[in-house]
Amino acid sequence: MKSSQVTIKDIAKALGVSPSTVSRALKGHPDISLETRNMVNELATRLKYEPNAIALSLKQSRSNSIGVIIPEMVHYFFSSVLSGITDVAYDAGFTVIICQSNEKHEREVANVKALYSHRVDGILISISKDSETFDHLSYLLENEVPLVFFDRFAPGIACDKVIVDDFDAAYKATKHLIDLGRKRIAHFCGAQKLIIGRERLEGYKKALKSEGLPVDESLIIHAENFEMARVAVEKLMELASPPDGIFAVNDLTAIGAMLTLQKRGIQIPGQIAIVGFSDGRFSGIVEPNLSSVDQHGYEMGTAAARLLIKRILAKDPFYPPETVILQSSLIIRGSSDPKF
Amino acid sequence: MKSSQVTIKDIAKALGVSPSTVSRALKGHPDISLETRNMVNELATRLKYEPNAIALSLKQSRSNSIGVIIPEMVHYFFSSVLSGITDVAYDAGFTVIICQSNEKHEREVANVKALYSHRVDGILISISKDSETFDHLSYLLENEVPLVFFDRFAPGIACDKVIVDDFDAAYKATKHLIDLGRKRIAHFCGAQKLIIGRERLEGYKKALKSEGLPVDESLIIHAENFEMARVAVEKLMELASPPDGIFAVNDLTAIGAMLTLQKRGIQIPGQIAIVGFSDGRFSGIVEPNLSSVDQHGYEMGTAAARLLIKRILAKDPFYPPETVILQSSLIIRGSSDPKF
DNA sequence: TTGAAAGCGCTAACAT
DNA sequence: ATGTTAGCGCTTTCAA
Repeated sequence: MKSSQVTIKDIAKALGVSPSTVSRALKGHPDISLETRNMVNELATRLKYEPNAIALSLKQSRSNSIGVIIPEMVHYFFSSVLSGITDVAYDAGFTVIICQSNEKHEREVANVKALYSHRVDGILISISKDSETFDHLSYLLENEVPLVFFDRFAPGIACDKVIVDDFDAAYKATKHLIDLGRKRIAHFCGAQKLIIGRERLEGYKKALKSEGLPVDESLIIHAENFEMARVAVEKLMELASPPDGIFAVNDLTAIGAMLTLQKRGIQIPGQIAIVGFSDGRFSGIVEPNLSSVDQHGYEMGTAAARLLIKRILAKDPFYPPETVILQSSLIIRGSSDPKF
Repeated sequence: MKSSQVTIKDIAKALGVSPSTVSRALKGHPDISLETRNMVNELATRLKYEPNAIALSLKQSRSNSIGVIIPEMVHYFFSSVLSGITDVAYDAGFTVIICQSNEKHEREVANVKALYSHRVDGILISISKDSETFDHLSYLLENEVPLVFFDRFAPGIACDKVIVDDFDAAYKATKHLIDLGRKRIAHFCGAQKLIIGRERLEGYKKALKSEGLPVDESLIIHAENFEMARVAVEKLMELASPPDGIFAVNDLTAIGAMLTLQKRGIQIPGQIAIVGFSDGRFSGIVEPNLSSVDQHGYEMGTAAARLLIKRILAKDPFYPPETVILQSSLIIRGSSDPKF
């Protein structure tokens, strides 16, 4: 960084006026004569003056930046959310500082500190899988830093959130399999530490119960990635009566199951129907195409960013927390319904 | 944001010492007596004092933050790069400000301005597809803002870069198909505006030529996404003598081609062998698995961030530009080689 | 219509 | 061992 970037002072000196005049001229203050205003603006563009946002932030105790803490960017869902956030922030003139917790609580805490130190105007966060205490978040609220959760939230922290109705989504997915005549539906579930993992499991159970089917614990297996899915499938197929449907907690798991089953010569959806969850990108890539719950990541990002910016800009930012519940949509394709 | 966050002044006042003493105590300056140091540190933790990074930045004309401009986050490759950047930055104590150009030149220019305004200590950029002029980047260099390109770079701008040897990668991929006995190899190429698009095409041509095969322009089709691939396949299959191999500029294109061909009942790799490029995540998801060039996105991110931080921290940051060329690796799977 | 001065939070000469 | 002062770049009262 050049030691001497162009400052207001430079312009003032060059023009023989005071810094305050330049400042005012630059922002079109009506008091300044048209003549000086033009003079200043001309020189500013000629010198390629760019305001120092840091100085501004210090002065106004507002950084015009927001922080985002995300578990892992390398997931289609999270990167879509990020994309939505970034676009909304850009339009509103906010800069986005991004931190990746890598699913580590410790790192999440460090991220919060860093963002706080940088005096971001607010923070968007999806908590890491191994976070169990949330003092770092309470701290933010105590210091009146607006906080918005997206997707994964911390119980007991009262602030804005944007979530998917996971319970309903899981219910819909399972109900869909039941409607197709499936009787023994397995669920590959996610980490039960996370609310979303629990909600999806509950939605699954609810669908079974309300349709008069038994909940068989041997059909519920923790499997949240490609490899775990392979293992889980092996386990399921050893059962006396294997399943005729699988609802998986995410698409990669669903696809892992699908490929493993196909290798064993099992017909999809003929013998086993499969529904996945969330990773829009994969659906069209397997044959038959994967039925899946679309989580609308980009919309989640835009909604979360809007919620945050609304609060940041509010004259009185202490209105009660808002929750936006995004409805997910079940996209039916060939992996569950032979008609597709 | 609470109007009154704890400042050094607050601590000083409470303890009846001067702000400078507190400042020094906080950073373990040897001059300060152990007693005061303890006193200060205790109160600081009790009050949960966090330094104001903004004030620090202004003072030191160093923000300890770096900017990243990326075309689209919602790509596995770019999100991996971002992940690598973020991890390295975190370890080095830098904060990462991310901007998405959405492949728009105009927005890229705005992003550069915003980052410059925020006085980031350096910028990592992969230029947008429709950027043709690069004044905004020269401006940065004139103002001595360290700049590092990753993946896509601007011709004529002399600064650090990290790139994949695309020419070599394309050569290897095409050569692999030739080694398998393929004679009519098609190329689904990317935008020729981008250097990487051209390099890949050239690598393809080079392999053909050096193996004594003709370059048939009717086998070279611009197709860089799923949909374009479908269309391109239709076109190819209408040819009097259709291809027996396809090298695609990215995995989605390769998979689009593969699925379309399979729907037509064409054997992969029996009748047509396919090799993709770059999107690690998809390879294992189609049957047969896709042969592909692994671009090592995460490593690109870490390399780029290291290059930038090295320059930022250098006592004399004006050493000649460095270029890191990452070797890509061809991962051979079933879509090209029946042995897999 | 413009200028002078103070201050945002922090640090680092330069006193003492 | 600690305090005083000035200043990073900018805005904004207050004064002229």
